[in-house]
Amino acid sequence: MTANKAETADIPYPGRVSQPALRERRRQQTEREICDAALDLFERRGVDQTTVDDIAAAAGVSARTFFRYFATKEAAALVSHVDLDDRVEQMLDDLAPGRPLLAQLEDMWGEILTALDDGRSDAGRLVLRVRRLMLAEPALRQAAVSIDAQRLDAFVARATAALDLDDDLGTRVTVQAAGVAVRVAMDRWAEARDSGDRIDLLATYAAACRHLHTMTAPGHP
Amino acid sequence: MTANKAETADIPYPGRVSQPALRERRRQQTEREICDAALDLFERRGVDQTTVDDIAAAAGVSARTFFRYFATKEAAALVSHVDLDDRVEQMLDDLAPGRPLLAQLEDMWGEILTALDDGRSDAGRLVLRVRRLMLAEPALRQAAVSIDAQRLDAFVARATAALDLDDDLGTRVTVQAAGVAVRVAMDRWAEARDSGDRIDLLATYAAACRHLHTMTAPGHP
DNA sequence: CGCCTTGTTGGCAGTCACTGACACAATTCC
DNA sequence: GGAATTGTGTCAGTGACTGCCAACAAGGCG
Repeated sequence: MTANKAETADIPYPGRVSQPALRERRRQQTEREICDAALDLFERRGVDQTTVDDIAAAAGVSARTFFRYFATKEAAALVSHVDLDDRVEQMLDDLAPGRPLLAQLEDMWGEILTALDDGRSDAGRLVLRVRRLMLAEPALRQAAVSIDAQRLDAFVARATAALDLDDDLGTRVTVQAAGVAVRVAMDRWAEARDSGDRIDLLATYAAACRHLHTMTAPGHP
Repeated sequence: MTANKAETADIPYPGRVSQPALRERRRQQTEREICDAALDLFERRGVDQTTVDDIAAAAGVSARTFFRYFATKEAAALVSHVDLDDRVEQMLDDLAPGRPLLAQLEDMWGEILTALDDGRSDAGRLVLRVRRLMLAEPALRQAAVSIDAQRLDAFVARATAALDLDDDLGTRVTVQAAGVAVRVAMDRWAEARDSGDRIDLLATYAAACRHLHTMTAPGHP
């Protein structure tokens, strides 16, 4: 006991520390509550009929606190798509210079979309809600597109560095093109679900990738 | 003389009418003045250090009038890239179902970029100014990306209709991918010019298109 | 030339997103 | 337990954007 105490006091043991994580847990909980409230209100009243005060009140915080968690109203609904970042990091670590970049990107996205389990997992349900909202709400769509672009730009920079290239033009084109396939697939998916069709996300993504490949084929209409 | 007078009074002759266009000319002039003022102030002070009141004052109108011309501060600097629309319309009219869509899109964009004359024409200079600003101003970049996305979506809808397709997934992918090549090329172009390099816009665009084609080639690193 | 309709403008008031500064309370450190 | 750190609420302020109304200019018409 005393030994443990001394140990934890010395070095913050990962998984063993329970006290210093209290703040962190509270923070995550608050973030989640704000996000839930925002999503809920956006769905019911629409984005422009929802004020930040509304969201903050529904989440039980002040408006000032809201802005300590999210920079804009829209960002609250577009909270990062969960463990996406982990997979991206891993992909950058595993980058193989010999293999086509596009193939590696498609594998990565394929795995990320697989984790959504066609909207059956918690993460998948959340993403589906958000993508549906985006169809009807230009403000959300605009914010999402912008965040997306920033993310892809950052990814390009890191991938170019990892591959040790002196010209990133090809990387930019490839990463953005792969991103197009994902975006188009998710859009189509959300649209179909919105009108009752139960199309499969992964199959749609595969179709989008196929189009990306065949569009550059020599004799293609 | 009297005959002419009667004629113009009867039917508004296109090209012959000079009076009723007075309002229209004033409107375009005001729009241009606002746009110039915005661009100038953005370049000198930065976007967030420029208020709508500043722009309006510099253009000689009230803030209220500013918003009758542009929905947002950023939109004033992103005024439509001139005769782009004409070329797009023409391309939609000439759409050949038998020829690869990507090739037709690349032709269209190639012509539009050619008209910019590598930044030597008036339109080219304007575009270069705006793209340079976008590099340093996230707010402008965000607005531009968003407008771009809307335009491409509209284009997809019209192209799909023109081609009489029942599935627009391929059209979406192809149009967006072609858009990626253009955006990447213009970004690179503006960046290079910003740091003193005089790279050629059209050559950069051609390189981007090449990457778009080779990235899907079988044995490509 | 007057008259009427219509489009354009400016001023004003109001809402709302977002920010900085400060005081206060909850955690964490020691 | 006390001190340093960190999260939160309140308040005041800026600035984007909108609706409303009155003034005014432009074009059509007798």
